[in-house]
Amino acid sequence: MGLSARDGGKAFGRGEASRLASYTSPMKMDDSARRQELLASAARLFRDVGYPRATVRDIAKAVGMQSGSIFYYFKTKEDILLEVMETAMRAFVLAGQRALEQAKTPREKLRLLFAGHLEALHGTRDETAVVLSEWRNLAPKSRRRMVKLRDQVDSMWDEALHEAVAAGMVQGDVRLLRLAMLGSLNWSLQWYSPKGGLSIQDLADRFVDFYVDVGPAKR
Amino acid sequence: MGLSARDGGKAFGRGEASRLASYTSPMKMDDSARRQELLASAARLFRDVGYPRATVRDIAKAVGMQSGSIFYYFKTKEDILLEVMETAMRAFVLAGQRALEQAKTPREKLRLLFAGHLEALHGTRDETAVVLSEWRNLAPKSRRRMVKLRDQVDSMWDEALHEAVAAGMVQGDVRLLRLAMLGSLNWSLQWYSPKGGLSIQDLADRFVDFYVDVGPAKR
Amino acid sequence: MGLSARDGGKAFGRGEASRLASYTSPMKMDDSARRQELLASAARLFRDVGYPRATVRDIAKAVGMQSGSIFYYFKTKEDILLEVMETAMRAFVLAGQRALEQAKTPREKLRLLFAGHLEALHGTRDETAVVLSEWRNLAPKSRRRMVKLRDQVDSMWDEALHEAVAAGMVQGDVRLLRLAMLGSLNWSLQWYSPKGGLSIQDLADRFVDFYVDVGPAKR
Amino acid sequence: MGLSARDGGKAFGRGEASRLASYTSPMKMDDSARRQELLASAARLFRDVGYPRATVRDIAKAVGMQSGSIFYYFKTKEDILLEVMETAMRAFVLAGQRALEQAKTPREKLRLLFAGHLEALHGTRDETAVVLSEWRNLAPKSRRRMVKLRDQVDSMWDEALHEAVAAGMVQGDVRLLRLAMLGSLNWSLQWYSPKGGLSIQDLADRFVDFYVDVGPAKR
DNA sequence: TATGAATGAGGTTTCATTCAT
DNA sequence: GATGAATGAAACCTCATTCAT
Repeated sequence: MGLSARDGGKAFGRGEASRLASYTSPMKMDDSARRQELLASAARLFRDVGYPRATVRDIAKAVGMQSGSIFYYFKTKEDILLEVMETAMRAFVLAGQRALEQAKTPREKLRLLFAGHLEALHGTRDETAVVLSEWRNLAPKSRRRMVKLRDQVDSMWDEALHEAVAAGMVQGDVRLLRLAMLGSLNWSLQWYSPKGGLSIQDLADRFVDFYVDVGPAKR
Repeated sequence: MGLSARDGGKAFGRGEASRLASYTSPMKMDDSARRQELLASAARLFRDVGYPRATVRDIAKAVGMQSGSIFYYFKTKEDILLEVMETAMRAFVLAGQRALEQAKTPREKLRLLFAGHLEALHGTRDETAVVLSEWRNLAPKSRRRMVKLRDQVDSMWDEALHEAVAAGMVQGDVRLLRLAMLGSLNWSLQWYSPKGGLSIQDLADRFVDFYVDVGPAKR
Repeated sequence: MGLSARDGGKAFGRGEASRLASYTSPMKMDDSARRQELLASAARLFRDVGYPRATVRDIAKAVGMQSGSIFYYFKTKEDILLEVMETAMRAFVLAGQRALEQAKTPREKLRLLFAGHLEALHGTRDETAVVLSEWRNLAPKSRRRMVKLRDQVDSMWDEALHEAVAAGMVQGDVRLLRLAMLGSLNWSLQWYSPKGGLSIQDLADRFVDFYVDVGPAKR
Repeated sequence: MGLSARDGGKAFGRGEASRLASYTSPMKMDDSARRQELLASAARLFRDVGYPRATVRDIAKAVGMQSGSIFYYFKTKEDILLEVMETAMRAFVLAGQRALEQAKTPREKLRLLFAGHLEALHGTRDETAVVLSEWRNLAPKSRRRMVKLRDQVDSMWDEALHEAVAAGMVQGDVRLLRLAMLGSLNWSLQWYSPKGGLSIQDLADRFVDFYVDVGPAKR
């Protein structure tokens, strides 16, 4: 019959253009105030009702936008989630790095790791809560990106725990120790409220004490 | 057990189901094989992809039904979730009761509580995993029902922990101890696999050791 | 309809069920009256305004349905297009087969091929018009299915044209002849109307005469 | 040329553009380089994916513009289509005029008409392909403008065909002859590629031969 | 001249739920 | 007990278009 098709589906352009990040100040939009607002709005909603039930409309409405406008800033709802979670994970990485830098003794390292993690979790940003609960809603590709960041956090903990074991402060498998500790900390998301009269620092101390034998000096 | 909820639950409930077997025509459909199949199917799906993304169609399909037929057994998708979670919570209650009954010493009590909780979590049933992650998707009314069951679990833990503290095995606030411990245990859902070469019993032992000073007897 | 099948999608389940086309009468729905109505409605709209501008809502409304209901019958808008086009292509195949069977002489074959093609094109069904104009909107995979059907049509024409050339009725490259002829016929879609006083049969005769030297007998 | 329209054109026009260069500030923007670039970009896109699927954004991107900027040059997406199609139609008119001027004999006229039409269709410009496929997407008012141009083309063909009939080279109704011929030629869009080893000139010759009886001496 | 930001209408698709049979 | 058909609300996303700058 003679119908062919010289169109080759989706991809159009031959010349295409891929034009010049140099025109506009590079990434001008990537940290525009509006974009940040949207991310914050999304983080809060994701935290409060979960990613699947947080609608694009709601996210937009919270910053006074129409739902369609969101897609000027993000390609996909899932992209927003990924970005929120990356932000959160980087906050954890940062908290870890700071803890390791500032601490002098193995015990101090643990204490600061505990406190830093809790602060990230219960601070002003909502992202960190999201990172714990929405993992499942990431596409495999996004998940892989997150895993790398998570591994960074883990290895900082392992480093500190190795020292603690060497110092005789704790005993047992480092990995299991980390898993137990982070479980305790992360679970605080389910119950901790600063209004309860227990400060983050106090909580960190109490939790550390559960794991670390109180040394002779303190006994 | 320590699940709270800072979640601002939207609008939910419609009619609110008549829940208990005893209300409706007794023993007619409430534990029919089909119904149990559906609950199991739902539990698995809820665990694997989460409640919001588990569709009624999928739940039905897994037992060879049409989606419409589900509503012969359940008034609402949320009713299914509630029932799954109640089942799970009762499993935790049961595990706790058994532990307290069988154990002789305070240390044994803790060990059995740890092991029982982990077994419930990683056993053959999928419900227990659901109870930890889908709290948010319960309507307020359902949530209240769950809270009561959770409180039962909590009080068993507290009982055991009081004894442990009295025995000098652990020190610190009982509530915080429980929260830390359950956090460690629940978090295992994120990483534990029986294929890893570590048995549930072993894991329980290791975790207990993290919290309980190895006593003189064992030293 | 049973489940089984070509669903490809995400796929959760482990056990899955893959249940028995034998329960329900196989393909019961595949030619339900409603489904056929939808296909007819789609064909008409595709023909009238083109696939991209024919909305699912419009297709549904034309048979008194809501847009969502369409997806009970078809997985995708594109699936509808594919099915419409396959129907059309099969009509062309059928027309060709009939022509070749009924005709005695080479000249008769051409005449019947012309007439059959034109009848398919301008008959009561709208599908055949669609097949000529919406090729571009098929996904590559669907396109491949169509190509096979198209090739069947082409080879019937080539068969007839070979004979015609052998008989000295026409001369030239068979493929180019086919392409020229089908071009003439297909283009009639742009201008032919039965109300114009020219019957399909007449038109076929005139067109054949353009291509075939009037034989000695007729001279 | 023979494009009609049984298409029931829905609602379209809004304000209806002021089209011709002479209306607006003369020679200011109407043939600016940018404008021409945009038209070329649009033509290519319209040809490759069709008018409805060619987005304003894509058209703009191909020339390194933002989508909003297009509306400085054109009032409406449909205006772009109209202009592209007018350009194309004028190319066909021009091809026809040239053919009639240069040819000496009736046969030569046909040959040049065929070749000119094919050249326009498969030359470097993408517009001519668009004119054949996007008729349906023109608003009624625009369509009327196009019809006039098309009629010019048609009458040139009719003129040549009258002579050909008078010369005994072809026989039959002039209008039907034109429709058959243009069908053959236009359909080449579906299958012809210059890479196939057949030049445009050759193709024109072959096609003419299909319609014109080769006289004994080639007389 | 052109951009960057946003709109708002509308597109396809999903899904819990209903109900006659 | 269960199905098949359908609903209707709402989800994500697209896109021509506007407009202040």
